[in-house]
Amino acid sequence: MLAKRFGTEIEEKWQEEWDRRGTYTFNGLDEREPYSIDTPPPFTSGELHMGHALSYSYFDFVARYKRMRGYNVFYPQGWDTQGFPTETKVEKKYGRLPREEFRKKCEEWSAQMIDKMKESMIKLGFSPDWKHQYRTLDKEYHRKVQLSLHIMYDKEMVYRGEHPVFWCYKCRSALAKSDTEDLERETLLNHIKFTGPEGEELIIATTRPELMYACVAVMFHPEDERYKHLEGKEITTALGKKVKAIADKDVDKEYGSGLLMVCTFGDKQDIVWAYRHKLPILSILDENGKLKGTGEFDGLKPKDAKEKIIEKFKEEGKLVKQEKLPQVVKVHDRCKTPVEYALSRQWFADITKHKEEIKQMARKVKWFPEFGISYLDNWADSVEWDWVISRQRHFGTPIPFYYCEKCNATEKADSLPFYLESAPEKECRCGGKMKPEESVLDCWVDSSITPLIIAGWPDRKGWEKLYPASLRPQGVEIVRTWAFYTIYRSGLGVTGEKPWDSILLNGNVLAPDGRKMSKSLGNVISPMELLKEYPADALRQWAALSGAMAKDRPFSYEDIKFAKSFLNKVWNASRFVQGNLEGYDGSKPQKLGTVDKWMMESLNLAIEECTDAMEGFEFNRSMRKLHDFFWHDFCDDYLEYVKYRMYGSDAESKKAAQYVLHEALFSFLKLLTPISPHICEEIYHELFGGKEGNTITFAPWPKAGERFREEYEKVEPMRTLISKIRQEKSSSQLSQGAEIVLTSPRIELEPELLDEVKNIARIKEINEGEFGIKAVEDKKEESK
RNA sequence: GAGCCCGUGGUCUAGCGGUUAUGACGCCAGCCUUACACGCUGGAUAUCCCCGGUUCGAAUCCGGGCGGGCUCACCA
Repeated sequence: MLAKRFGTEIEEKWQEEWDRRGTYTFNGLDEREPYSIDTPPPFTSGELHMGHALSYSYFDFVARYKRMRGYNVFYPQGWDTQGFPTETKVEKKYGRLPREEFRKKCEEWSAQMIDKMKESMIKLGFSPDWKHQYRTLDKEYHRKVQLSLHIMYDKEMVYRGEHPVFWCYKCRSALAKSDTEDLERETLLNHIKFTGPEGEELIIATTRPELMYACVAVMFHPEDERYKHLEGKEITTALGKKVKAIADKDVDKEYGSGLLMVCTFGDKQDIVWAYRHKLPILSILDENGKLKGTGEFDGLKPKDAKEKIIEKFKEEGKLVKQEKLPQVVKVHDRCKTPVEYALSRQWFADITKHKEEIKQMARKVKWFPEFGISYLDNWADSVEWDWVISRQRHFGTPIPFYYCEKCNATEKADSLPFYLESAPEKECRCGGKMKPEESVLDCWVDSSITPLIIAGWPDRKGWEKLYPASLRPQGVEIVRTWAFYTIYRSGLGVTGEKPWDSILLNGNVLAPDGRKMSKSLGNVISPMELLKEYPADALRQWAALSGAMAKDRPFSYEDIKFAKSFLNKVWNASRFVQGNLEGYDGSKPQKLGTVDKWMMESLNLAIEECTDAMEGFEFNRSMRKLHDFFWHDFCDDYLEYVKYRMYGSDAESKKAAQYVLHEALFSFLKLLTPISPHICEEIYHELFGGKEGNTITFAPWPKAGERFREEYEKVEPMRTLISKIRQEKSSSQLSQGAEIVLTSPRIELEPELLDEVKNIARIKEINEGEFGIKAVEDKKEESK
């Protein structure tokens, strides 16, 4: 017998059972069509947040659905381990350590975090293949990342070069834009006197006067009447240096004086201009971020130099005025130090050259929702520089190259995996010594080959059969990084073929107030906290309901409460069915009543709708249909309609009802299984002959059966009439079980259905007349 | 500023050319009907953001506003 209530103990029982049996282990290719899922490896922070709960539920729905559709589902779990956040945590705990020891601690820490997260994921009922896990810190993973870079190097896609990059002087590392965040602050806009070709006074506006030593040009808008005549002429800066005046449409006439100086580099726009107009690049910051080559201000930090140089200009009468200006500066998200642009020798990947090819390859992938591709297009269109793939950090994949300090030649490492500690010495053709690269790779370099990793590239036999992966599910906010870089590396760089057939985008979870969840706002909800009050199956239903594709949705307690009560409904209805299936042998009855056929047709419609929804990853649509079908048609109506037959003496009629109860509930459970597997598994084993070792999670997905369209429509007026009688009982303050005499105008129903009405609504007799009901008196007396 | 998404009862949501405009939560009334009071039966609540247009007919299509969200660029 089903227990009185459904809850966590039952869920845990099945989680352990699935694990014990290895239910979801991929046992290699077989006669079934494979379906592989390129699941996001979460960053190993140790905590599972609501975003994870939502997106991993999404992936799990797909995996479970596809299994039931008969695919050989390959659903491995990866872990993204390397990067700044881990280093920061470990550094905080152990302080600065020698390179190798530090890496070891990082590895230990990651392993602990993985254990924590895995435990949480199991509690949510996720069904990845725990036998096929990968971690980006593994030697094997390193080897493949490095190999993929060698391949790209041979195609001249990866190179060492000198380019402006984001630079954190505190951490002494190049940074990607994604490692930065914005800080609002107030600064001063300084108006400073320069000298024109005729010795006339020209005013430029700048927030970074200390960079004037790196000034390489003065610019104005081509249609600015004030300055038009300066084009190509020489201007003398306040420091006495001569630079050219250049017209450029990106200059804002209205801003400051309409005249500006270009320094290498004060901001991003300077870089654009420097490259556009092929200006010389002067570097006036040394490796510690202090000024050099200025003479008087050498060794000062920019901030101090700024004060000094302003003082100097003031004294010389070259400072015209200062205005307060609100400004947004980029700071390194880990240490909050303002980021500078610096010309630096780094490793790059040539994404600028391949923008169009990336966009083209993205078109070969099916996007869910379709508009998702626009995120990638927009990003590709805005890419201006190559991707800096090197980081001056420790916990990352080593860059498998050598370079010559003398002539800057580069060469691949001879054997992989390559580690600095064990790198053999090499000599350069120029006679110089080759240095093994000390930097490590950006984490996106690691994660942009996951489709290759899971396929088993390059050594596992038959890896080509698992590439492209069937599906890449991921968050919409990392289209510009993860999806973009994966197409570029796995697709263009290594295989020349798209990395996946389809991509499914999910949005983010907001706090119930509609704002982002953040620790500082104190509005964070944790899935593990929710699990104390709600079953995992309810949390998963919440995910299905929230998952309007690629759309952010606030977390909703209403949804999860509703999900919980729905589970309760499913449970109790199943208990009722279980009680009434006693003595039923499972065989098909001689004939079905019209009401039975109505139920079967309603089931057909639910199967069709859910199948269609699941095929398009519209889990909320499927879930909604399951609510409608089960709660209203099956429980509220069919169960009630059938009760008198269950308690009655007509054995044939009872058997027909039993058959329909059995079929409808079983099919419904299968439709619900991908979303809420635990409850379905338990009921399956209790009611539907689930034997030891069986699982509903591999049951074939239901198909619509014999159609009863005509009966379905015939029953509608009957349902309306019953609803009217129920209403009448309600407003007469009668219990629904009360026996009545019905007065009604002529009722247009077939005798069979009219009989049903009489039995269902407990009507003793029907008189013709104005619509009304009367309780059968003595019944009331009896109950008193 | 640019691109994308969105604006439907108090709240959230479905619908995307003709519906008495879906459902959930909440609210109100009645009902302990042998699965479920975490329930059942009903009820009230909507100028479908605004203004134009297309159409016999628009929440639904088009144009323009206004408002919100996300991503990007934010300026010397």
